[in-house]
Amino acid sequence: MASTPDSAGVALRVVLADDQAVVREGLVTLLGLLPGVEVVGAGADGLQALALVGEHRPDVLLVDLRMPRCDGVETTRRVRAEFPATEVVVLTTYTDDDSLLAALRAGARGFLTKDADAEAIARALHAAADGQSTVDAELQQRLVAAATRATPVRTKDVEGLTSREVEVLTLIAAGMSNTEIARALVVSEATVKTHVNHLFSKAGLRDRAQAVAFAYKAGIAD
Amino acid sequence: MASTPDSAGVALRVVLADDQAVVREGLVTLLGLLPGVEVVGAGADGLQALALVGEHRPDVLLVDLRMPRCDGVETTRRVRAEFPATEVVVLTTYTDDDSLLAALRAGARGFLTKDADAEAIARALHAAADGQSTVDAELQQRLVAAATRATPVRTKDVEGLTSREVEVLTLIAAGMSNTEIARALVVSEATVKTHVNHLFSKAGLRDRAQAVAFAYKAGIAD
DNA sequence: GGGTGTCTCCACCCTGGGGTCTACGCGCGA
DNA sequence: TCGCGCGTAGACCCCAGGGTGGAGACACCC
Repeated sequence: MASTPDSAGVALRVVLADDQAVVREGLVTLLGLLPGVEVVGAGADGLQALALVGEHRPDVLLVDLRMPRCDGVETTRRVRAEFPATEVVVLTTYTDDDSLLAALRAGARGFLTKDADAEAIARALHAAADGQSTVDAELQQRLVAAATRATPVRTKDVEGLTSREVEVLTLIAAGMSNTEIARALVVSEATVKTHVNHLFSKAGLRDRAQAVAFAYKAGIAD
Repeated sequence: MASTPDSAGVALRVVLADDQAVVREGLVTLLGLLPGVEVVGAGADGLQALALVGEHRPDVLLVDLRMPRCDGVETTRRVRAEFPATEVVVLTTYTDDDSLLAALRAGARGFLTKDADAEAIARALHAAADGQSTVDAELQQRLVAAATRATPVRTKDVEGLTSREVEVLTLIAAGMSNTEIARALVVSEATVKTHVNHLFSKAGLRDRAQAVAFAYKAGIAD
């Protein structure tokens, strides 16, 4: 430990971006009062933020989501691409699921709502610089819920099918005809039909349409 | 701000649980040295942890995932259910996706790997008590990836299809035959075939197998 | 050696599905 | 008023796909 800039006593260098002057100035003051944080720049939109990051190479960029000229998500993406040493923490009033996910996918290390206090913000900034991601608990719950939906027990329905049958099934799920599958597997069409019939009876399927649905549910296609 | 116990100068009361004595003692020492953190109890398994939480009502429980008698996930679930005022932060060496998701679903507010330093742990503890969730950045990325998979841009591929066609498509994706669809929609089979042909040509599909795949990708079936 | 399972292949049958065309009633906007 | 899109419907053709039965080759295990 004690290897990070902040823990060594050197202040965390932060650039912030928010289009509302009041909020921006408020943040500058607020963060400036905190030990361990040094605000080295503040911009009013995404492009300004990018320029400031390029100029100061801060440890963290604290950015609002809604901004004119290049929004928070886009800014995040660009900063992560062009200045990977700078972590990004998003601060926003709007907490709809889309922007949350979009920002995190763009590479944001934190996602705070504007009711966070100075301490919480400071913590998130330090965490980001230190390889941790801090997200408002409620939003994190939504994220977990979304991720949970995406984890459909996967496979093991396929239990009982031979490897060849599974192979055929995936090709069926890809929308291929028997002739195409035969060509792809370099076997005769008769063979493919045999496999198809076998897997149908094993899995209780009636036709390839049901097979495709089965494959998707089993998670062997997507 | 300054409304949380920690910010008021009062130390964050923490109970920790880890079955490995070395790690446990190490953590007690480590956390004890930190200002703002007071370790009020340490247990070797889930049941001990539960008892200690019941006795001390700490702000945060720092718990290992792998433990004899009631593992980390189960402990988390019970603590959240019985002592909702106590937040839970999970600390683990194993970072497979399943346990991550399981722990967060059980109500954990943080998820740290054991290579986290004292500072990072302290930050996560304070964040948890303050309504923030702190997750190791790499793990957070996996979580986001999982959540993203669950959000398949939805619709807009379906653009161009009439409502009736979409309706037919979903039934096809459910594995129904034309006759079944006709019965379900109370129309003649000829009508169904017409809709089917229309949607095939509109969406560039060759047969119902491809249609099923299309439906899944478009997110109108699952 | 015999049994069992998988992969391979063939022949035959037959139905459902896909392609095309035509047609009618309805609602809606030009 | 006319045209257009949509939902409805029927007729026709044709073939890919699904069902059945049989069979040879190879591998594995008892």
